[in-house]
Amino acid sequence: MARPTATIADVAVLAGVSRQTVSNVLNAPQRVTPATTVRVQSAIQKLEYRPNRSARNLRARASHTIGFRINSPGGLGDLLDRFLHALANSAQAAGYHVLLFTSADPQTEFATYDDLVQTGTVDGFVLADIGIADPRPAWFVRRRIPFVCFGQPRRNRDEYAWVDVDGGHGTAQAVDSLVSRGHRRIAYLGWPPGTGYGDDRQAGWRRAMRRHGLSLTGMAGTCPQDAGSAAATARRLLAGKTPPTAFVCGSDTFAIGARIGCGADAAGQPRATVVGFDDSPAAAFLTPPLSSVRQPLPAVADRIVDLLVRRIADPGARPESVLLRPELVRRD
Amino acid sequence: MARPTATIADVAVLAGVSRQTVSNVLNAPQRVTPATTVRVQSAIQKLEYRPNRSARNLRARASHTIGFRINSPGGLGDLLDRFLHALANSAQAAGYHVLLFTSADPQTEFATYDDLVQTGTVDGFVLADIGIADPRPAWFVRRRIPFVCFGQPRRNRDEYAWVDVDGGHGTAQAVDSLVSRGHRRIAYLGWPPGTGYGDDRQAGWRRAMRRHGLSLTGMAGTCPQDAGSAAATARRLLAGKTPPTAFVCGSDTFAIGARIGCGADAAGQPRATVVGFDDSPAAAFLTPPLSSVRQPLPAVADRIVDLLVRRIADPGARPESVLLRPELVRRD
DNA sequence: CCGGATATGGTGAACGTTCAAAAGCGCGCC
DNA sequence: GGCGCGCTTTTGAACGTTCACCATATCCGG
Repeated sequence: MARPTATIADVAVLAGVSRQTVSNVLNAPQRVTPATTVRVQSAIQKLEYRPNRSARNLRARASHTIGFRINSPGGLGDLLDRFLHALANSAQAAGYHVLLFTSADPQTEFATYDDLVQTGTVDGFVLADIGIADPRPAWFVRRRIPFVCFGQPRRNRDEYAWVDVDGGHGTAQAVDSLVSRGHRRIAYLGWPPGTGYGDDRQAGWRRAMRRHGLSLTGMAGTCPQDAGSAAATARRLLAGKTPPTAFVCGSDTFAIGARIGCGADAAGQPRATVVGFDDSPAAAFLTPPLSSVRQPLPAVADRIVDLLVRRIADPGARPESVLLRPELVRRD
Repeated sequence: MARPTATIADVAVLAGVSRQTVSNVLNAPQRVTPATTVRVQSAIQKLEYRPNRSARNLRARASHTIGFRINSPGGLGDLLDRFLHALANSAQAAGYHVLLFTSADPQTEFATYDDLVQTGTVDGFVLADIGIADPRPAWFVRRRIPFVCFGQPRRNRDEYAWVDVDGGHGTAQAVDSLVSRGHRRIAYLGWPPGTGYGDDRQAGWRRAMRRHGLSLTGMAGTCPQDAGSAAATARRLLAGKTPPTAFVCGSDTFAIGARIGCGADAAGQPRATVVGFDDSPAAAFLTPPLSSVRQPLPAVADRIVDLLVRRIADPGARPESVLLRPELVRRD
């Protein structure tokens, strides 16, 4: 209300105690008598006191802020906003905030990271879109800057802290589910080799197919991740000698393309069953709705924040990692 | 490199000047002799000095940070990540940063805004997803908290600062373009009335159709924004007496649905021309690629940051607004 | 050669918080 | 009764920066 904000000193005067006692009520309640706590709390309420974050950060030499770089067409696709939501949420629960930043060209990218740390703007970073030979993890370790990756680095993974979702487990689940519904010719539609996460998803499909004793020939299709290419690739597979009756897809974008590619029969039903990955909002809204493998983003974000906060507290500790399992959302 | 960060005092000693002079070199260069500036600059370089943001914020009583609330399935859809990228970019150029936050339930929403301001965590907010009767703008004005809306409020719009894109101009452009290519039966596919922005887009289509003397009967279709519903609605319009030969859509999601709904002829070409809105990455990748109305997000973000920074500097000033024009990206 | 304006740099304090240390106090033990 | 111990509270300082003000040097007209 544009009223001059109350400071801790104002609260102290009103409650008849010292600044430090007010501080203790907020940060170390067990050191303060219940009676005092009550008086201080009521003074806080009356003055609508809220501790100043800059002052706290200055004294504590910590920003309580996590940096996340957002670049224009990120590989996370439509997962990004849901991930950011989950991340902001988990961070807040841990007393942190998420700060967005960009870096124009790759040359300035590392300078930007450095800057944010050295100005005390952030305490650490969450790295997403980890490429197959991403230079960032090694650089961060060298600089002793706390970070956690969303997605496992593909080199020296046990030297970094990361949280990932077991994509192979998700596609394997999808295969199992399709097999239980009688499908035998189950195709995979996803990225060409080299993305890491895409390779995992394809490997999970392959593993499950082998486990069920099913043939892989003519069943694997890869293409860029867009609905048009996916539709074309699906059509190509369907034109083969033993056309698939179902598609397990690397993402919902591939899945939507597969739906388009396989077309509809006289009753308007798609000619093949499609299972997507990521459970984007679109999946539930398609007709018929799309089964999809859901990444547990809230849990992912929780673990990322947890690991990152621990690394900030003790940057020398051995980095930990977490592999979470996705869950198939059946809609049929 | 985990080296104890240099402070302004270290720089001052090395350059043989006072703290204040170093500060002046950074914040008011015209008050310092070129010779001194050089010495100070080289000391800054040698020590890799970067001013501490918390200290600066504390002294300046400003966080140089803009708050943006990210909620799970936001109405911005796949525009969100591109908007956030543009916003973070523009903010950085103005010496600000973007801070993400969430608020679980509507009850705590306003408390969260208050908290962020009173703790000095943010200096102002960017509000997106402005609903038709959104309570937030009025509340912010009452609290004298600086904010700028992305999207114009539908009530008392000249009492608030906002930046919007003229959706009606975009759909009118789309109609003009289709007419010039010989289309006469041009349908609109978008949201049911009541969203504000959706109404604008439909109104633009209607205006342009009238201007060209074209009939609107059987040409307007509205449904929830998902590919499935959009496909069904497109099919319904195509089954009418005078089926449309083209669709102008409220978003790319509607457009993808329309593409699915109108199917393909023997040559694999879609049976109707579709124009989307938002120019999401998917538009360019569809086959054939989708023409789409592109919102000038970098310009939008620039103007939002500009307006917001000005409001932060002078919260009492009369709020300004900007209406930008979108641009049709033709892909045919 | 003086008075006053201007340019440049320096000094102490302040922003609001928490840390480190010490002071006050009640209590039990020898 | 003195002493030490533990619990609660206070005190002074510090985090790193910029503001407000003052000091000194320079310059120019009269």
